[in-house]
Amino acid sequence: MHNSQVPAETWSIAELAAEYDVTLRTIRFYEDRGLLTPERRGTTRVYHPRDRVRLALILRGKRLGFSLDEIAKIVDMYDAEPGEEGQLVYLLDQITHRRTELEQRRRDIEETLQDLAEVEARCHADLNTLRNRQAASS
Amino acid sequence: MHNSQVPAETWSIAELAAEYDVTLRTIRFYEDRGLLTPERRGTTRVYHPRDRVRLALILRGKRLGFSLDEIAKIVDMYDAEPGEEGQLVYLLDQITHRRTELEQRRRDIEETLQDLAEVEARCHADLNTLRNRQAASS
DNA sequence: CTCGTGCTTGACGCTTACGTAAACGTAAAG
DNA sequence: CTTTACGTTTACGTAAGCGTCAAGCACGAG
Repeated sequence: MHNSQVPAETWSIAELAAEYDVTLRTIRFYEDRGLLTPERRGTTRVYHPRDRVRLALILRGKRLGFSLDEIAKIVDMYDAEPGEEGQLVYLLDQITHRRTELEQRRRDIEETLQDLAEVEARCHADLNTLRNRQAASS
Repeated sequence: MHNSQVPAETWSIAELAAEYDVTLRTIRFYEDRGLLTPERRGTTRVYHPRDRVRLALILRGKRLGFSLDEIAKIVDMYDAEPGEEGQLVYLLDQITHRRTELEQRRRDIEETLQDLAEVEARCHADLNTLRNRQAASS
């Protein structure tokens, strides 16, 4: 296996914050809530690729409107150890649950996009009416 | 036009609450925030079809993770009066903005669903491994 | 008249997800 | 040595989105 030359990159808290456009406070807060567990070098936090991935997942979860508690459950599913059968079945159950939620959200989005398209069409129509009137009165 | 026989249905706060599975407090809160403006008969709130539609839109917005302030802007777009050109242009701009957001969310959902599918596959694989081992040791 | 039912308005409380100092440590640069 | 940059913890503040009483009106049934 050729993983001898991967640099095992790490990041400072400020680097991660800049990359994902969040504040240091936010990142520390996620750690408080158990979502991130950076290494400590002395007192300083050192972030590994795993933390980076998790942060990305957290932010995506946030965009989707999940609470941090929900996100915690979801993110922990990603690096769950195989474990025993009960755990796996529970995990599959959670997955089904999340999928149902996401599909509902997707439907909501489709509907909203359609609604927006209608409002937009109305706007354009109104604009045309207005401009035609202006042209007629000039 | 044959709108002579539509009963112009109305609802009480409790009816709306039951229908959409929210509390009375929630509905009143939305009114406080200017999202709903029911008629008053004496002191009692009377909800018209328009309010019903708005409540549905609000709840959909909530499922999508928008804040009430954002939802207010969106919902108000629906029954905006034609108005002047500046207003219309602003509205179109807002629509573009919301659409961009929603499309980002849709991408997030697609990605998450794919990720979940992968985790699920891993789960099933692990379960099979486990069960094969059990079968072998029996 | 009284009771229950449904409505009303405050008003305080709580959780979430951070913002915002305050006060301090460390290490390199001028 | 002092400044500057970057990090740390502790702790109070806040906006959002309600929950949860408390206290009171209105109205039909008994």
